[in-house]
Amino acid sequence: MEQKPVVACAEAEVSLVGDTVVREMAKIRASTARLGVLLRETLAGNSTVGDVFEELEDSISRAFSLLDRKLQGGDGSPSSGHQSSEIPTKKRKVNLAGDRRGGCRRRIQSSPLRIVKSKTLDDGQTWRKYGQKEIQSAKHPRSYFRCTHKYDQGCMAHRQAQLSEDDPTAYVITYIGEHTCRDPTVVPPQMVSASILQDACLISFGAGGHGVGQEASVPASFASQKQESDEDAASNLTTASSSSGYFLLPATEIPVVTTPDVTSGFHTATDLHMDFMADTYLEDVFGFDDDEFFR
DNA sequence: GTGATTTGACCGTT
DNA sequence: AACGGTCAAATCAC
Repeated sequence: MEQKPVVACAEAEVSLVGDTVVREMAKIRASTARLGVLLRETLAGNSTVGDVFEELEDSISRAFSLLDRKLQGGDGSPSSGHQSSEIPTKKRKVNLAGDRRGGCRRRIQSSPLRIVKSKTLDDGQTWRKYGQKEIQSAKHPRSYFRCTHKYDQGCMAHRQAQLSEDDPTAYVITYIGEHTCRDPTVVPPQMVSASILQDACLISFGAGGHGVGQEASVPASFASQKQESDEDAASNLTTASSSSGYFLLPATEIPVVTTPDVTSGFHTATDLHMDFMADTYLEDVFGFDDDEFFR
């Protein structure tokens, strides 16, 4: 509508970028703190871990201070202080009027997210398809799935599946969120023998915790059983830690795993075949070519 | 009959 | 305004 002076636009843009950076930094710090708590719990007594995390947290704090000073020196705009992880920026209007149809809650990238390339949609989980959509820049439609246990166990895991552009015989599956459900038929994690683990592929679910000491929260069902959980079994379940860790997948159908935190070094998978990572993800997220990266 | 899938519409975000 | 994610009625499959 109204024409803004160029300078004002540029300043606004800088401010916006700064705000975004601060927000992302806040997320990083919060996640780091959570991870630190988890690690300290599970690796109690290991002072090295604690030291490393203190270093990490210190670095983040210093970065925050520098960024804040920089921004305030600039336009002084950032209303976001250090505790800006819950910035109420542009809080979306919530439709309280009852009709939730089509309520779009576009995912904020804070959810753990993994991209997997697989020949099959069957990953051992029980999914319920709730939508399909033609995507503008893609040849193939995208299918939307939620965990079958969304309502009975409140599991918020989702996935999106789309035929690969490169290889139309394979699906590019994006896993969003973590399974907090537990299929009553699943053998408790402690019962999984080492030999089974050797034949399985672990897919790490990012943000919540990278599976270091997360054995108690091995999640969800890898048994491919089409059943909604019955109440008895569900009531016997301990509340699954929301920071759960892994899917176990049959070795015969090891999908391609792509993970955003390739530098974390936390992969515990027996043998991730990183050479067939979904190239698009690396390009999109990191802006580099995986061919270069994995050379 | 019950649960899963399909599909058009809705609506928040960009 | 376009796009993408979700809802929910209609339909299908067992």
